[in-house]
Amino acid sequence: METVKRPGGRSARVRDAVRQATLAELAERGFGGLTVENVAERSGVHKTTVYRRWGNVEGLIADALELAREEPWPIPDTGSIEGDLRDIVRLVRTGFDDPEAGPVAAAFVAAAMQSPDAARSLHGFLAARHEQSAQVVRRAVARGELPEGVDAHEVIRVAIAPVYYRLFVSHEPVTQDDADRAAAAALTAARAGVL
Amino acid sequence: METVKRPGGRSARVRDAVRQATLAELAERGFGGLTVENVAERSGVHKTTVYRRWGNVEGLIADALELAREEPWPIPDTGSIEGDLRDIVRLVRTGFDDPEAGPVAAAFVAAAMQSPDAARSLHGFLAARHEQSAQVVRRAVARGELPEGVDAHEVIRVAIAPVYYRLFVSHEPVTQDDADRAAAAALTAARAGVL
DNA sequence: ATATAAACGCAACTGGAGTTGTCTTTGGAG
DNA sequence: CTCCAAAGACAACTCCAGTTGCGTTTATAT
Repeated sequence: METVKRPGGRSARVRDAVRQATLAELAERGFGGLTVENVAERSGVHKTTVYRRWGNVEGLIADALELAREEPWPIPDTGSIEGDLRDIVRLVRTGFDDPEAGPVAAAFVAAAMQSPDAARSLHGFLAARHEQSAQVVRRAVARGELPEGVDAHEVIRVAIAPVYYRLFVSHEPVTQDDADRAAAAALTAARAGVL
Repeated sequence: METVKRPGGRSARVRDAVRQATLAELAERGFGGLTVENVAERSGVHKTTVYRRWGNVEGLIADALELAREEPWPIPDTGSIEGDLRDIVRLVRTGFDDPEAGPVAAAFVAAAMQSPDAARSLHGFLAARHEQSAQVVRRAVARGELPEGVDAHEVIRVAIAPVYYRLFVSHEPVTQDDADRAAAAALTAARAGVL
């Protein structure tokens, strides 16, 4: 007999409540202020239960990231690689700028810096995002806008990296112009066959 | 009378001991494992003293960053902007790869994500580094290798950003080829007048 | 409908980070 | 040399994140 668990009852409700509470706490206090105890209280689930199922703060983060991974990501299709790339980088910028989703996204990045588990989760999450975004580059190659051998993932990386750098490393403000410039730089390099 | 404090005595020794201990702890346990208590014990300074002078872990980080800021940074001068840029990006990569200095540097980045104080310190630190690195670009302009209106700081940023992105956001391995490619992409964009 | 094992709730406990009041040391001015 | 204010050492305390043992609920298989 296959002891397949089908979580449709109490466990599922607990899981959802904790996930929601984690996201809410993350939005309010950021990663540094995330506590198992606070998540437990907010979710209405007893803290020992949270400790047993999620272990610690890192577990909560990893689980929340898995949830976020399933949300669809609007890939732009403006007709030109120039517009598509620009929109992707803008989307990254505004995503972190958003007063609601921004802190949560930033918390994920912060968490990944201190927890190998969270780092793996974020890596997987971004790999999925990159794979979707890379499609934009492949379309451009098909249209003849970019040379054949271009590394789609690398183009995306080079385009968005300066935005992340300003946000999380140098801690400078990021304008839309900054985002557009980064997209343009990546595009130029891609066209020249450097990427 | 100018009540100028000249810290050449006990206070200075305490300060140095704490700074050293902070760096050592950071190297061993990273930012997440940094504790005022551990720093106090390792330095031989009583923990109440550390708490009163540095306040908390963030204060220790900010102070250590100020110390690191004074260390000189070897600006390459290969004769061409291509070589200079490449060496700068390689230097960033190897800096975080170094088993001794790497964890400390990574800890600074992690700390800046959770503490506005540390963020300011890191911002200042990197601003100084960037200003030095930008010289390489200005030399290139003087030699006619790059167009006049190029934004020196932006060239540096675009060049090193992909390395930081891989290290601290997507958590992918970073090869020397990756570093060289990022430098080449930034250079191409700069030559084309995009940066 | 009922049995049962997993999941959850609960209260009490543990340990360590951070705080406070007070005493002691020390560097430097006169 | 003497004095004294600033800085440090010390011990005792508080508080909260995380743990443990055990009783209770509940989803699911039969």
